[in-house]
Amino acid sequence: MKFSPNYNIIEELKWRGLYHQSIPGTEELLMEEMVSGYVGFDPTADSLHIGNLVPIILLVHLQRAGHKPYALVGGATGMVGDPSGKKAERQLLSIEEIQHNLNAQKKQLEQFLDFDCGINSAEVVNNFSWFEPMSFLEFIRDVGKHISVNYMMAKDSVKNRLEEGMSFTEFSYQLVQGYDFYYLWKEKNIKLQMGGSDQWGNIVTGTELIRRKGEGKGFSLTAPLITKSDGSKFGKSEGGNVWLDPSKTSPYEFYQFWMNTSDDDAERYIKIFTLHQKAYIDNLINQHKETPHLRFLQKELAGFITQWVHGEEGYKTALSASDILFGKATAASLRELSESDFFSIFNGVKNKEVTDIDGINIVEMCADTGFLASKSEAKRALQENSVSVNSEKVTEEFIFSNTDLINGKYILLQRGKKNKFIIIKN
RNA sequence: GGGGAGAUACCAGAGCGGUCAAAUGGGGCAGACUGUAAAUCUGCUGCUUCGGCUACGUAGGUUCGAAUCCUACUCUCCCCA
Repeated sequence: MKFSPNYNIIEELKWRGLYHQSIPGTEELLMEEMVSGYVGFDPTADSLHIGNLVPIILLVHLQRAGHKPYALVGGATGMVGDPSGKKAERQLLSIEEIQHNLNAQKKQLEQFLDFDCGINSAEVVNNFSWFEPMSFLEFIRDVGKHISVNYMMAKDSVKNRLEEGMSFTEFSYQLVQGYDFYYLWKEKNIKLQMGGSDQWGNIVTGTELIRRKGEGKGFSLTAPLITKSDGSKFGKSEGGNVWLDPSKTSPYEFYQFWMNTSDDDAERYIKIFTLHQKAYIDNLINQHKETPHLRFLQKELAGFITQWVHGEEGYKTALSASDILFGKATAASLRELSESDFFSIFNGVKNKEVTDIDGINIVEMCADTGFLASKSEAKRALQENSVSVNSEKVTEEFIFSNTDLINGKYILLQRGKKNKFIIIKN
């Protein structure tokens, strides 16, 4: 039976801004037959973060177009450490840590792909399974022999580190990843590797290995690095990563991260991070331009991804929390919330339990609960007139009393618009 | 192994005996304006019982007084073998 894809994936990726480059012939291949393609994930932490979303979305598009996606978790490559884009040698993780991280990531990957849809069901593979039984001698003889040091040295990931220095371990990384591609090509008929543009060098080492050792052809496709219009790094918030794991980044924080996208970025991100049709998106962008203050793009973007990652339930809580915190939130409306509503809405906002609040000064409260770093900082914040209690601005002289407790139990502290903290009396 | 340079707050980087809790820039936080946007402008950015206290790689020393001078140590970078 002749294969015909559901859509031209390369064209799709291009208009979405998800296409950077590919090996010639990749588009033709994808139009002709059902292709098995894979993306590798590094087990550096026990959760994926939003920087991993782009490679995941590449797999999603691959599957939606009718091809077969594989997610490779890097049990072996994680032990070596990818030097791409790194300024300094990486700290090695223990085998136990890698194993733990891998299992967590595997679970997360499973929610994005369809593992039960017949012939093009997704699969997860772990490169530890083929590297573990392989001996060092076997590797340098059968793999290393095909790739010259000159070739490896020419890679940006290596060149950029020649001044600083780089261990043999990280130098070998591209060979290890390259062998993955060769192995999958040979054993599972996987012809395509995808990834971020920073992976180009590693991917090409793989196609080179396939050509020299296997006398075959591997294909590749990369997505551009996601940038922010102000030049700062995408995917960080308050200096930390934005994780997919709700215990590391709550649905509320996750939703807020996307809500805070600037207009310029939102227009690009809505194409990249949602699966909406082109016409729908164009329409949304136009609407947004007419009434930018309504933040259509940010709401749709944040809503779509939050639902995808955290489900309907997580999205709803994030949404109602945001409505209350950024909407009309007056002391009165806060007090109207039932206790269970309050806690489900503020799940994810930092909090601290205290035994007594009556008669305590605002400065002490801010510092002692850890909301602000020190009394000095609390005083400064109060002088800036940036602190509010239950959505009402307060001054340095403010003293808490039991009547400030909402439902006799909790108090909402804020510094500025975006810093929130809850005090719970028990 | 030999020679040289350096280590200052979140980062970069000035200061080279008192007036230094330390210039300036970046980052961060807040205020104004707004749309939870961008840009812009403004303020803040060690702790404190508000008396002070602790801080310029570490440990000593000189001095009325040290980030600044001396000694040793640790670490980093560069050049030569």
